[in-house]
Amino acid sequence: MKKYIGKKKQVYLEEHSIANLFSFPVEDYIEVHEYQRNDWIIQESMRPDFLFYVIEGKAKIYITHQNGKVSLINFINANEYIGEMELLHDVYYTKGIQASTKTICFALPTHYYRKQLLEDAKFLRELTKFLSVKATEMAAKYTQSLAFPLENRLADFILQTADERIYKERHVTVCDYLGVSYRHLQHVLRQFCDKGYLQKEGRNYQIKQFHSLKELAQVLQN
Amino acid sequence: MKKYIGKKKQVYLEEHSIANLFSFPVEDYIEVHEYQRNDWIIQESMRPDFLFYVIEGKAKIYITHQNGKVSLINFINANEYIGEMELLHDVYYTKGIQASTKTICFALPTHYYRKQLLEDAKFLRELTKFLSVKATEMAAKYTQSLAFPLENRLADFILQTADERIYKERHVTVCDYLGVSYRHLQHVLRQFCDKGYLQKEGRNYQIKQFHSLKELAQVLQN
DNA sequence: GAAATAATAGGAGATATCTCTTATTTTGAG
DNA sequence: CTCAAAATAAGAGATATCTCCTATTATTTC
Repeated sequence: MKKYIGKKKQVYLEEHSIANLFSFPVEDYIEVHEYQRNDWIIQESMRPDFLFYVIEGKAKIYITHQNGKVSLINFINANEYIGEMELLHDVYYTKGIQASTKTICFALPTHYYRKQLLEDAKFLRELTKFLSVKATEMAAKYTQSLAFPLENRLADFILQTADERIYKERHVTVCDYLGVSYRHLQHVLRQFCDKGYLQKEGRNYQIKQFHSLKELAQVLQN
Repeated sequence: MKKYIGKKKQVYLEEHSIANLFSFPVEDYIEVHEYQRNDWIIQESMRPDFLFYVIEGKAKIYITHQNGKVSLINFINANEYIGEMELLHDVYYTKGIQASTKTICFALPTHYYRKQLLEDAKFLRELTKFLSVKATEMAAKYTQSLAFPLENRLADFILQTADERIYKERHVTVCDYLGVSYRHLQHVLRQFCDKGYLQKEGRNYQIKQFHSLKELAQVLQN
């Protein structure tokens, strides 16, 4: 992790206005952190000392279960919070957060700002919206995972993540995210290829029948 | 649904202080609603006109999927909100909320109070905590459902809901909640009986080997 | 209180998904 | 650039879970 100081810090503070996040000044103790791909922003079960707000990049929330299985709970993108659970709750099992690209965050030392943050309607309103979206997304993912086989959920995921009709997520990440075994993911991807929905190109897959995938994905939605 | 008026309403307002929920007066337009078991407090896809706060009782959040499967997303208990998603978001797919016992709620017409509520730090702070707990719970349920078979999740559910060592939830509710088929739920319950963990008594089950269930349930936790 | 509806019970067979294993290819650290 | 570690690929067999079906027993409704 790198901590930006001096001019570089100033540039980030100026270019990413935090005036719409908080209604009190945080310049005194705010920090700007940069994490490299695969760095751990927060380690599992280690309570963080900061509330983070992601400016650039993308990260992953992981939890390790007692049976050794690892779940990728969700992705975190720019303009989202990290460490808000610990800010709100004295007792909380901290999940692991790993940068999946270079990630730059504002970091507010909760020691200094916790009290003020919890009094600030502007901050709380944004956080409330953020959390309500998260809760809704998790509920959707939960019920979808129980109501539909991988075929449907994978089709949805492929359409969401494909770039220019090319799907190129790593299988290991996807099976943690969709909660299935590596072997099964391979099996369903193979089916998609056999049916002509996808065409394998080295490590990537090209979408050949968009509408077929769309049809599979659509049944998830309301 | 019954709307309490006059003295009855006053009694509820006095006995369940809302002074710790809002920092502005809501007496003018607040209502007190009573729902009977199985009444729909909110119907799926019908945007509600109120923000509810449950005073007494218990309700269930349902969503119906396109394939006809119904998921019981979660239970709602006393001192929890209903309709907060619609308060926060203009666009939201409204889930169905059904009373599972007689349920009494405060009902704030959002038409009158929305603006003020979204400015009120006291309200927002409580709602933020509520939502963060919900998001965490949903994430836990989601990852557990993917990482563990029904055996473990059912053991946990039995221990959580059993009263005096007697488990008496309705199977239809439980399979919507745990996201498995009725048939499979029966199958695993039968296994628990065969192994001597439970003993069937009419419709109910008596817990015979607490520690065995505990062992199965414990692997879910962190 | 009888008829309709919902819940429980369980057989039989299908399928979605997992575990274990072995081999090859790619990536990352030094 | 090299070697170890991680990711990919895929066979084979096990098991968790589902669908469909048919009875029987509660519960609700008129």
